[in-house]
Amino acid sequence: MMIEPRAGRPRASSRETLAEAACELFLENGYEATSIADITQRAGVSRSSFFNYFTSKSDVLWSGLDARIDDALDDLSALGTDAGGAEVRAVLENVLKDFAPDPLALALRNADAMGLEDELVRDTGLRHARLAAGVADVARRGGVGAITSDILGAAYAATLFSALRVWAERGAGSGTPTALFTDALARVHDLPWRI
Amino acid sequence: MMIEPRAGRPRASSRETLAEAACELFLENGYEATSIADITQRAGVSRSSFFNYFTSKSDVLWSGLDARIDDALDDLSALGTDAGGAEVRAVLENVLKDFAPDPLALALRNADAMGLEDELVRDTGLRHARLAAGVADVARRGGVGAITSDILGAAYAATLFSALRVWAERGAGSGTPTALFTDALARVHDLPWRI
DNA sequence: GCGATTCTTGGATCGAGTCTAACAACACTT
DNA sequence: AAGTGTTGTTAGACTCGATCCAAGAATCGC
Repeated sequence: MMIEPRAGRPRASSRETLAEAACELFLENGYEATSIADITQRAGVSRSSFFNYFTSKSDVLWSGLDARIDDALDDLSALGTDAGGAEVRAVLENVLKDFAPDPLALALRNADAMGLEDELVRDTGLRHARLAAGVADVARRGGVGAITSDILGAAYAATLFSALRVWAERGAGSGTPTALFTDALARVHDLPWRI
Repeated sequence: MMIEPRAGRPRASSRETLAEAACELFLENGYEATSIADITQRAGVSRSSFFNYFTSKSDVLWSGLDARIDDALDDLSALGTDAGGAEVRAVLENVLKDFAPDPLALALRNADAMGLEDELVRDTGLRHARLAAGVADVARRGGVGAITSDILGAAYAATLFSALRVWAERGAGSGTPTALFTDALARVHDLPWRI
């Protein structure tokens, strides 16, 4: 986390500048109606530059959570064959830990104003699938059957995203997503982790 | 299911013709590398006509299952507030009942040859989310908490798609997806449907 | 033949996303 | 201060999925 004085031309913009411009426009005109050209125009950079900071339009919303999910997938794949629900829970709690309000939280809370219903279903589904696959893989490596592993993975992933959504809808003031997640997770533990 | 002799210009192509051309090309060159123009060219129709039969390229693979999912969502939303796991299971079994090998089954079995890994994750996630939301809604209407309902929905949806995937990978010869689904569903019933 | 209906088609248009070559701004070296 | 390497910006061309529309073609009943 050091500030390294790097060589080369300094950045004319930043992820934050672009994300702010994007979120403003999403709220004003909706997600679909906002083109990448609109975003870069408001941010005062060229359209080309957008892809120096984000891989896609939806990446503005999801990059924060995606980084955490990537970390979690690494952690999950590093778990041994004796890992169970407790280890998985610990990894997943980290995904939501200290999750600050970001473009995604804003989008979840203002999904209607942004006209994001469909987009959120699509994009959430993708992250859900990735996370579920990671958890299912841990179960499978631990000897759980293929389909049961998938069920477990989907249940854990759904718990995480449901907690995140509830937290975002309530507003950031009321508790942490981690607390919601931990509370809800008790329900999943009734599933048979072994056998 | 009557053959009505309708007025107007007869169709020059058909869903089946286009789907066959598409699947051939997907297998030969991969899904990504196959453009809609390629498909219509092989089918002998214009590019514009493609969208008279399918709403998108992925619709070639998913329209069959999507129709069944739409029916299931209708059935789920028609369930009363006293509906439980048994009613939901009955509805979901219908989704896979008599599911004949179709473009989706072909894609699931030849995902590697088609280079479909990413595409399937994305598209399956979307269907999973829709189905999970439908099931969760039944639970929620029955008084189950929000997050627990989401967990249940995700578990049921994951069971269905896991069964479908296992069935497709094994090849259509070995049993029905419904049987796989029914067998696996016992695991989900350990989740508390009430309270 | 005539209209009504249904479908096909080409072409225009849009936006996401990729790619590249030219150029601009910095740090560091000498 | 001039050169060099590095990093970032930018315009522009390009591909492709998807939407839209107007013109035309093929069938029906009359």
